[in-house]
Amino acid sequence: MAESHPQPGDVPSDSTVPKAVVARLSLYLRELQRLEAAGQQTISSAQLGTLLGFSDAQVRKDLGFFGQFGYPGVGYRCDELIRAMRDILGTNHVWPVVMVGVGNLGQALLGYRGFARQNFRIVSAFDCDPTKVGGTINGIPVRHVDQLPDVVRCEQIRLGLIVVPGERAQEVADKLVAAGVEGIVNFAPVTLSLPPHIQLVSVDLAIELEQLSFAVTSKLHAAAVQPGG
Amino acid sequence: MAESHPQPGDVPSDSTVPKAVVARLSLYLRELQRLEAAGQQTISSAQLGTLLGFSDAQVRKDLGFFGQFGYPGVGYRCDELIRAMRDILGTNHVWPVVMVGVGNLGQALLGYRGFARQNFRIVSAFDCDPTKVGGTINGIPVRHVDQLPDVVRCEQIRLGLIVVPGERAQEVADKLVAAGVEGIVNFAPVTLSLPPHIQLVSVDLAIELEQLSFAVTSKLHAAAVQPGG
DNA sequence: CGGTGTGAAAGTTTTCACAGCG
DNA sequence: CGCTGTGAAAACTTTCACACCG
Repeated sequence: MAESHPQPGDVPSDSTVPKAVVARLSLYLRELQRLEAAGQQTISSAQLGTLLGFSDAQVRKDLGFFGQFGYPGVGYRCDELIRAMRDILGTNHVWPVVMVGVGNLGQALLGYRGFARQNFRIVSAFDCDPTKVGGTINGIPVRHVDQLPDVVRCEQIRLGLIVVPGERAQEVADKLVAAGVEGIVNFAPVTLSLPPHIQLVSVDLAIELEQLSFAVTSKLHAAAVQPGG
Repeated sequence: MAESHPQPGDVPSDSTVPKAVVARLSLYLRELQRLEAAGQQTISSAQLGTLLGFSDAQVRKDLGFFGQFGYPGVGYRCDELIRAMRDILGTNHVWPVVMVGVGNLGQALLGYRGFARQNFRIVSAFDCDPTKVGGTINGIPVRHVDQLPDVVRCEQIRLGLIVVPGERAQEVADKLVAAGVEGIVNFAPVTLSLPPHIQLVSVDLAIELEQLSFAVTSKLHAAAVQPGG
């Protein structure tokens, strides 16, 4: 590429960026990837906003937290913006990830293509069940949980997925933290208690339905193209 | 029970309740259920808040949106509050749910116990694949998508889960809406465009990891007992 | 006392509106 | 022109602080 106006790589990371902004960043990236794949070269904040159900101002403000990426009168170049978003989110390089718990859900996640698409690779799964340990699922080895610390250290793993039943989630979380993991996605329906330097994202499948139940019950006719859940 | 101070059943549903409040309601309920199972009779806003990483004031304000549930000097009675939360969220009765897409993830969700625990029952799954149609997974019948409208109507289904690849998610969403579903949980990594009266919750597994990637990269040492992610 | 319920204050996020630029 | 980037205003959420209750 010849020109590159918007100087990326300065990712502030100092001034406190609201969580909601980062959540939308992922949605912008997802949409941009689709647009680029569809052959679109540039996009305006208004177009991108409309696609996702946000205002043009919000799109610009969100991007403004991280730098200047647009061209007045033109909009944003998809390829540049994608690259910038990935730099900001940290997904321009591959993240090796570990997964603990190889039940129904765990096995399904081992086969999920979406992770690789965003540059995440599950390098090893862990369980206690002797009938599972030693095997391979979708090319991913299943090891005994006792080997977790070794693998995390050797492979320099920073992110982990907890996919065990609720009763064992806290103990698994403690093991991940002890092994040196810095961020956890928890699929178990329990509140985890973690040291403050560990990042946590929780996904409770029943709670997602519960939120719908409320919305549908108290028929608050709202929403629309509404994204991001 | 003899006495019941907090008069439930008035669920305002008129005054606009912030989404964030409803999200926390589900966390309160989850925690209360655990506490009750552990034999705890009452709990204060401060205790409940501490368990979830919120302030006592926030817990009280959140509950205040829906009525008065507490006893000054005592706190809240777990059993009463659980019942009230369920009334508010609409999960004191069973919700029949349909699921479209019986791939890896879909099959895993058909086996997920957590749904039933919060009163959701997947009554039927749907797919196009003739090798899957006609079968049963975990006691749940797998039918052809063409039968979706009939089942939704006969069983009075109001909620649906989309668990198909991104390319087919929009068409499936349209079918669910046409069949009369009012709320959708979308697991496909695409933005759905829906009529404004349809409620949508989206879960993008790769995005959850992306959010962690950002948090860990820009080491914003924050979080704590942090819940709900 | 110990704890709720709730106005008022503080803080945060979104929207507005417009200068400036290619 | 069309569209970005951004201060200032508006809207919303959280925290504070305290009256009141058993």
